[in-house]
Amino acid sequence: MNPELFSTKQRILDAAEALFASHGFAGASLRQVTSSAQVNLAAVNYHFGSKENLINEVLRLRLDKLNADRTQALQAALAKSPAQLEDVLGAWIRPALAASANEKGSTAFVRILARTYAEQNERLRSFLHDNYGHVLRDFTTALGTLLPHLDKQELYWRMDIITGALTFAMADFGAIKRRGASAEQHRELTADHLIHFASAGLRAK
Amino acid sequence: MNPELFSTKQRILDAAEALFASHGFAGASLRQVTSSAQVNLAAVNYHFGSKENLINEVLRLRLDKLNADRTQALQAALAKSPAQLEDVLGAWIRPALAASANEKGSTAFVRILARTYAEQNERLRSFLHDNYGHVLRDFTTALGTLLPHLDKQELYWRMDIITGALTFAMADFGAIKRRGASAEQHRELTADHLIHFASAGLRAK
DNA sequence: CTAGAATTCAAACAAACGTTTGACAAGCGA
DNA sequence: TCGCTTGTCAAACGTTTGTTTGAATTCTAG
Repeated sequence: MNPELFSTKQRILDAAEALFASHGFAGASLRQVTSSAQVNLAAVNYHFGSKENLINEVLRLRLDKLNADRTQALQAALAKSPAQLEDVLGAWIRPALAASANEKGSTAFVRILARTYAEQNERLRSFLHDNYGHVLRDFTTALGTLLPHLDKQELYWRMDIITGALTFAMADFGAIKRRGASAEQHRELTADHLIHFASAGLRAK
Repeated sequence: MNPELFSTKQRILDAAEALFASHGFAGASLRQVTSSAQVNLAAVNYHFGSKENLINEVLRLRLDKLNADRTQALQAALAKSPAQLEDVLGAWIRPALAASANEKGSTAFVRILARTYAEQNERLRSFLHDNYGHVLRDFTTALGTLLPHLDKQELYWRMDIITGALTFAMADFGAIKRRGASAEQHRELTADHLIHFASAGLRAK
């Protein structure tokens, strides 16, 4: 009942997010999580009921925010007239990359997200689909008006490609090493490259 | 010592590949693997020494083939003159997508690969880097001569983006559903879209 | 201040984990 | 046939897993 910032529940969520990201859902044990959060082992089951519920909670909290950020950014991009393709793409890409900078400055969540895609777990897949579906549709609709030469099916193909590249970049998987650049600078650079590349890909044909 | 197709060792490799893909390295137990392979539990430690060695073996076998296929396809693409950007891209993309069609027609390996990217495990990361590094360099060099307006650093950025989209597509993560199309048809369609999109992205600016 | 709810804690639970063992069977060159 | 390697098997090893328990503690409304 305590909405405090450093409550037991919140500390568990933070530690779980970081450990799930680095070791996976199966690979990170509750003992690691509770030890890192400096709470008792039983606290997870007390506050969340089970490990699976904890996993879902970690995902849900972040996804809700990402979806809200993307939706808001899309509306802002569409407010300008004429709307620019780069701005709509930015509304899809930048909130996702920004999500990597949580309170602790870690990239935990995005690695979790990328990992969740890799989990064949159907419950997680459909969970993602249910939470992402309508946002993806909104973006595809917006892109459709900007790119009238592409039909719906073709737009979904290209959004698939963009989302793949974005997911990959979110988790900082690539070979690109940021030398001297701060995390924010690197993130900005990544966003610019993604938007530039994706714009050309979308305008093709 | 038996190179038989259905030897204990091979059955373990096949079962491990499928189970690692669907449940992750930590999530798939040796009991699941040996049960699925219909061999004794101790067989894994007898033939591979440990679970970690089994993981490495599963990855190594597939990566060796993928690297060889890509290198060969690149040479074929460069043999034509003038070399075409789409052909070089195809040499990077098509062998990776084709790797999804193993003997059992499953997409196990590529999901493993995608999952490996998501594993923060540094040993696996460097393992991948050591096996992929020189092939990636060869492709970047080839692309550099075709795209003289892009410097080395910019090429790595764009190859990062392409590889991300490819990895995503390899694991069949996207929202695109193949309706009625066979796996091969879908793979061809995916390759065509990726190559088309990436060509435009690479030629940009 | 006090009764009762909410939370934390050490300890233990059964189950599942990767690995090891030693017995036993199969294959094979001498 | 012999002796030896190779492979398979059931059983057990010690850990670690997620979860539960019941007592102790902290918090909070009356």
